[in-house]
Amino acid sequence: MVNKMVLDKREQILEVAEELFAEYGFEGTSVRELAKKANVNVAMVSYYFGSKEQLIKALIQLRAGTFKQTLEALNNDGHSPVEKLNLLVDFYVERVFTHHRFHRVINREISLHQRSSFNKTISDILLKNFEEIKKLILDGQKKKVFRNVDVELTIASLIGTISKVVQSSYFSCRIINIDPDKNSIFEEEHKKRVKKHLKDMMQAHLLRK
Amino acid sequence: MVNKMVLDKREQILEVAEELFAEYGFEGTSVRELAKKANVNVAMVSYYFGSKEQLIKALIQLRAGTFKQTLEALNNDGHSPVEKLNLLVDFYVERVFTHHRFHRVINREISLHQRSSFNKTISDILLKNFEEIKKLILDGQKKKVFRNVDVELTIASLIGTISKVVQSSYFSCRIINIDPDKNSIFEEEHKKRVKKHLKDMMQAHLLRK
DNA sequence: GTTTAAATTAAACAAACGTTTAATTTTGCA
DNA sequence: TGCAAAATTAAACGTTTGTTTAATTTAAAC
Repeated sequence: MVNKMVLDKREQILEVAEELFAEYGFEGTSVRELAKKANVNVAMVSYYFGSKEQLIKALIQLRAGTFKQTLEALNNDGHSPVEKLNLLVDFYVERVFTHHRFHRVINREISLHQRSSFNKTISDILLKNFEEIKKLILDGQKKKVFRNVDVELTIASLIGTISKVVQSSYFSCRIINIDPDKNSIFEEEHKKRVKKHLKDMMQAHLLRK
Repeated sequence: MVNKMVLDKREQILEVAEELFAEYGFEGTSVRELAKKANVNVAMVSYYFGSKEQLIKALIQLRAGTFKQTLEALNNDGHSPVEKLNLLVDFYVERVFTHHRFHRVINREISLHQRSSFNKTISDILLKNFEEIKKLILDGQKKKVFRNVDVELTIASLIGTISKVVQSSYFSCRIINIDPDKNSIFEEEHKKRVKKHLKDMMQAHLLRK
């Protein structure tokens, strides 16, 4: 039987890497414990990816792919600016919640060693998403539906809010008053709550009075 | 002559630690390069702080101190909710921009190894700030000045926006279209811009129409 | 069934890690 | 000046790090 449980060793390594990098950081994760948890010999990491550094780059390439297309499709739809904004929030929250481990990894890595090639690689990916969202807001402004707000920082608020919630589930649980031992911040209930808040705030901020 | 340039070795270590932890992360910074940059023997870190782990804890204790008092003072002032909100934004942005290295460190560390004592220590500090801001908004709601918004997530948006801007100065520079090689995201001009955006958005979000 | 390449392994590699030791220098005080 | 405590040093400690090696097993093709 072929199902999701049956992963080849390369995929197995990538999956465990995402989990451990999210939990302990890139530097904080040793290739040995990674291999152990993936039920794989230590040498397999070098064999498949070349090095630990290239492993995380492969992970980023893998996850960053689908994102931009969906955003582009959104901009080409026939929806109104407000509808697009709501769809954007739904999509973005959905995406980050589903891949919260990955987003924790890149949010951490982008804050490291400022002008390394690594930082630039991630920045490039994030910037493409950023530009698509920017188009959406500028279009709404052009149509006189949205106010003349600070577009760049408005996007920073949108992204920043979701990042904050996902950043530390322990901290987020304590913020919204749920028991970190019993509940997860990633449950459907809280996802809806984040969507509602962002739509609410973004509309209050963007729509003309 | 006694001035800021004359630091004893303990202070020197703390200062360099903040710089390197912000740039390369806690795990990514070796005690040896830290000592070298601080013009200090390697053994001095153990001598003054006991261990690398206790060094970063000392750094957190040092920087986290003054923050809560200022927030408390804000809540006890005779200002209106809107005035308090504006003062809060000014103070918070000022604070994070001034200590952007430190904030990068804790924002990264809190996203690591979920339920370690370390994560809980930082969460406790951040939660105290959080509760003070919550009081401010709840007070505004009680006085019927503020709308019935999602208080917790509104604070997440406030904090998340600033964190995003400070997180990676390279990424932020590219977002707001300035040259990362010539300009810094931490200049007065951009600080003002962030303050303006946050006041604008928070008022649009919180005030009754 | 034999052959060839790919996959997998245990072992070893040098380098870097955080920390400790034991000796030496500096400092403050009587 | 003399003495005890504090500060500072170079060297070494045992681990752990990421990576490589060379041998072995597995799989696929002929």
